Amino acid sequence: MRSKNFKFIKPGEVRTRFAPSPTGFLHIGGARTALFNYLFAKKHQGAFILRIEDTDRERSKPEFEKDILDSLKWLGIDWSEGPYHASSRRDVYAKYLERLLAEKKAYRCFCSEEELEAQRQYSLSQGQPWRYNGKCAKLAPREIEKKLSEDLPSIIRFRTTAKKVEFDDVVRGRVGFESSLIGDFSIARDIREPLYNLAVVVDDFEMRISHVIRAEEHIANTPKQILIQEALNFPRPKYAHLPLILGSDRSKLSKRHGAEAVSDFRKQGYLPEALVNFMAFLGWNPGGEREIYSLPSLVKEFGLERVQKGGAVFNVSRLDFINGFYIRKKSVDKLTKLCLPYFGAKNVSFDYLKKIVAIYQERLKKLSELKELTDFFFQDKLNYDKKLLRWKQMGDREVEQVFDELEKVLSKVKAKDWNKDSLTKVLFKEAEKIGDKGRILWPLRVALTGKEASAPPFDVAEILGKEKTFGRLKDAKKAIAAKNNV
RNA sequence: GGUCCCAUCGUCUAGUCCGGUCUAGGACAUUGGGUUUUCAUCCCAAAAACACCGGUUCAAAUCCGGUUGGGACCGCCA
Repeated sequence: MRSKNFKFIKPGEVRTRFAPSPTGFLHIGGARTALFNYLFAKKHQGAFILRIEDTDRERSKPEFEKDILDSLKWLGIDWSEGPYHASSRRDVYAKYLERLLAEKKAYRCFCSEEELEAQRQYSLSQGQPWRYNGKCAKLAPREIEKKLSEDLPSIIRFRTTAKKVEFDDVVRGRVGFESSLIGDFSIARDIREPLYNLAVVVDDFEMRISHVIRAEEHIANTPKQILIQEALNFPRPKYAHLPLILGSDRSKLSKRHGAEAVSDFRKQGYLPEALVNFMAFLGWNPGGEREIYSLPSLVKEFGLERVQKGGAVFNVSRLDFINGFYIRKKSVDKLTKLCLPYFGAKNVSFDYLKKIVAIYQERLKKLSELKELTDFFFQDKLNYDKKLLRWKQMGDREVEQVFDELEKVLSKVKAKDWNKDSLTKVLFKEAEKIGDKGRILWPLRVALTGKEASAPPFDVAEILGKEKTFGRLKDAKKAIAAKNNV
């Protein structure tokens, strides 16, 4: 175990934040970042702040913000402050921007985008790292005034001084960057149009963020943010860069790897507790062999010192396993409520659905599978595949006989005894007489469900009821007796 | 290409800080077997990894150096 120790953090000192930009749905990576921030804050009785980084007027969309908020709530990741909006804090950023400009720590840059793009391409072709060439850094105040009065478009750049920027990353240890390689980077489009790096630094300072916990993709932004902090005389928060969540090809998980929006997982019928449990173990683990953790128990165990350095591949089959586990743990009543949107059928009583859920509970990996698994309960006529009705090497005549036997045996079961226990008893007695149980059980199940895999036919027959069960037996017999169709 | 980061079973990982108890543990997935037909559950079992090369040491998955491999970033996005 690595020896970073947080037990000296006093309650109330920890303030973390999740600062998504509403330019897309909340994806798994973002949710995991939010989770770790939440966990860390709760663990240390601190505050977890939600801040919407909507400085980009064009790309930020209210529907994305709604998706982020809804998804977070659904997962149970509650924030103690916010959501704050960067867009409503333009005055604040302007104040600091003015200060930077006045102190000459930032300057107006009038270079056109085309000009910059050409430089970028050139640097790239030369194998050089792109950085601004500093053309406007030396502009005299008078020239700036003139260009400004002419309404020439400009942006604001940070004046980088050459030095080594180092910081201690909580998960990675000491990380260093040479600031001369960064160059004079942009911090605002205009005085009231801050860019990400400036807004983050100002907000983290004003919101007294103690720990910046974010994905590794931001590690290269950190020296820029530290430079701004130092220019503004802000204290430096602790940084923790989380390993990336990877797709199966080991590149950063993205849309092309399939579903990655939390809301998609929700639609597919994953349970929030399963997703949380699963995400927590992407890049972190509590050390023991226990793998099932609720949100509160995660809070108890969580620590940044056990965060992994390497990226973690997102493994759906593991998620499925965990989801199946949580599905099995649910009470039938609660599970049925959750399943309601997934049944195709309408006008069916809750109790009826509940019976179905009860026999399919242990077979479910995600709620969305329910519809296809149980559609035969809601259909009048089933389409039988003749091949499916035959058990092993049975011939059609034999199958027909089985249906006759079945009808004979089942007709003896009284309506009041039509339940899975007595059906099991009667059918097993009959099956044991024959020896090969599949000989009657298999055609029975196929007749009732039309499927090669299902819950036990006794359970199905009970739910279907005596009348429907006999109807299906007759239909199946007709199907097997039919001449054409293999 | 530059900068930065990373490296234990197919995957998530334990073990690495403080070298010996590691013939490397668990879980998912896979395969085989069992539990009243199928599927699933549950149980049992199997197969499966310290990237490589050097160094330090009595001893290295663990420390050091290098190599290789992988990834992230390189915007007037965040």
